Amino acid sequence: MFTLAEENYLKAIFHLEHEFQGEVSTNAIAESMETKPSSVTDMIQKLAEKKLLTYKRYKGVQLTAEGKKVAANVIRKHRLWEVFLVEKLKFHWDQVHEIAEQLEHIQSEELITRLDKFLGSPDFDPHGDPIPDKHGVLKRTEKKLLSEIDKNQKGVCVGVKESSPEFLQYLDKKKISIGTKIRVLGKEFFDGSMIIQVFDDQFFISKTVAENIYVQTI
Amino acid sequence: MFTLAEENYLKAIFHLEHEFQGEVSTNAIAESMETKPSSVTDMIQKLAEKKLLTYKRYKGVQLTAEGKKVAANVIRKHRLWEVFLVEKLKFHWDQVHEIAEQLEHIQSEELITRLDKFLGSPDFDPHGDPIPDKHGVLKRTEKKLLSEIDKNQKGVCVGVKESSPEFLQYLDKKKISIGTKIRVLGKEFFDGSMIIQVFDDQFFISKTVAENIYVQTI
DNA sequence: CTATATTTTTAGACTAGGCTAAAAATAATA
DNA sequence: TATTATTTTTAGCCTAGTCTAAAAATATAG
Ligand SMILES: [Mn+2]
Ligand SMILES: [Mn+2]
Ligand SMILES: [Mn+2]
Ligand SMILES: [Mn+2]
Repeated sequence: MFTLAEENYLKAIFHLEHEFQGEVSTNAIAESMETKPSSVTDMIQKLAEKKLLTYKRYKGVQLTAEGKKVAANVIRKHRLWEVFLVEKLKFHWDQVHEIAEQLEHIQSEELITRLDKFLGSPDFDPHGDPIPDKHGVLKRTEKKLLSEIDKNQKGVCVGVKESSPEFLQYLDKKKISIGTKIRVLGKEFFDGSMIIQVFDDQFFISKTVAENIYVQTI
Repeated sequence: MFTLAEENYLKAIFHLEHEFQGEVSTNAIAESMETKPSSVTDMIQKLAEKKLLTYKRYKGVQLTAEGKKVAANVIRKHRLWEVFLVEKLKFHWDQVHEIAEQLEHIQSEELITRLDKFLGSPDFDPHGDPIPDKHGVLKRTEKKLLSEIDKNQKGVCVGVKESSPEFLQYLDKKKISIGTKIRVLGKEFFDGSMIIQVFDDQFFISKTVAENIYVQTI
């Protein structure tokens, strides 16, 4: 149906539309895909031809309903495969993204239907990101960044914003994973750093770390 | 490491080297890959550059040790994925080939190691074809075509030569699958057709069918 | 409201992997 | 052996997707 490159562009634009509201710029796409703006212009013109997004020269792009559906389906496949890799093949959560990046492009409706069933129709991937349903609908959950939590409040980790191997390995070292309870013991206002408690350990984390952990307050 | 196209060529040549002994011709490759001879010439020149096969103009090609290893690994991945699709996702054996054709190109050593373990290190795929080990070694089993079996002998189905959906669905209708016992009740010499018994049913099969079922005599 | 900086697009080139049509080599036949 | 048929290669063209360099549009600043 769509090429690997087309699917990757649609997915990137979908994510950018959520990150910043509204139109997405050529440069933003180029940066997020580690490609050149001129390549992006070429591709978005092709995608506009195919009615997957709307495009006016020098103004950004916006996915059409069809474009959103295609993008959400790629994301659905990516996240389902990540669940498979972690739950069934016992990969660690910092190892699965690159492989899912390939698996997300396998073309077969039936395969995804069966994979989803095999996995017990999971709602979230191993990093806490929601898995779109087969119609491309993403359920939004109320979650906050750990950095937004006040002193003496408690939250349970429900996801991560960053999911690079480096960051995930850092979290492992600190025994933080999805479901882990975190209590904020102290907060420095001038740099946003925190002292937190995880199980019986108390330690310091930087603002950068706190801004990449999603929690639900409890 | 290698592109999708390169992997497909190596796989096709590997299969052709086994089917006919010795060098493989440009036309044979073109036919088996449903492409044009001129395209094949281009690609085999590239593969020769990369030392994956030896090539002398107008004489055919022959895979090098390296080329064989790459090809066998693609076949290993193809067949392991087919086992996954049938054993875990409950696909039918006539539905898996096309999907495995895509999955075989996913690049990750670790993935295949884990998939193999997850599946219990199977020796054969759902069509009875042997799965090469991680070094690319294929164990040969002694098997005959049903067409080579004499009247009144019995064999157990251990594989199929053809594995098109059409043929596999025909076998289903006749209740023949891997492990099924087949007794040859009669054989016509002028056209090679047979009367066989499968469970309690006795019926006619053409030479074409008999030439595409592998059995071990019992 | 100009002048400069930034963003975006265009123009032209490249690689991978195809194709067709024609030429060259090899094989088959008279 | 000479001629014809088949196989294989070459030459040239195409599309997808990328790039660099230059031009054009938009945004920012004095
Ligand atoms: Mn991922
Ligand atoms: Mn991708
Ligand atoms: Mn197959
Ligand atoms: Mn393939």
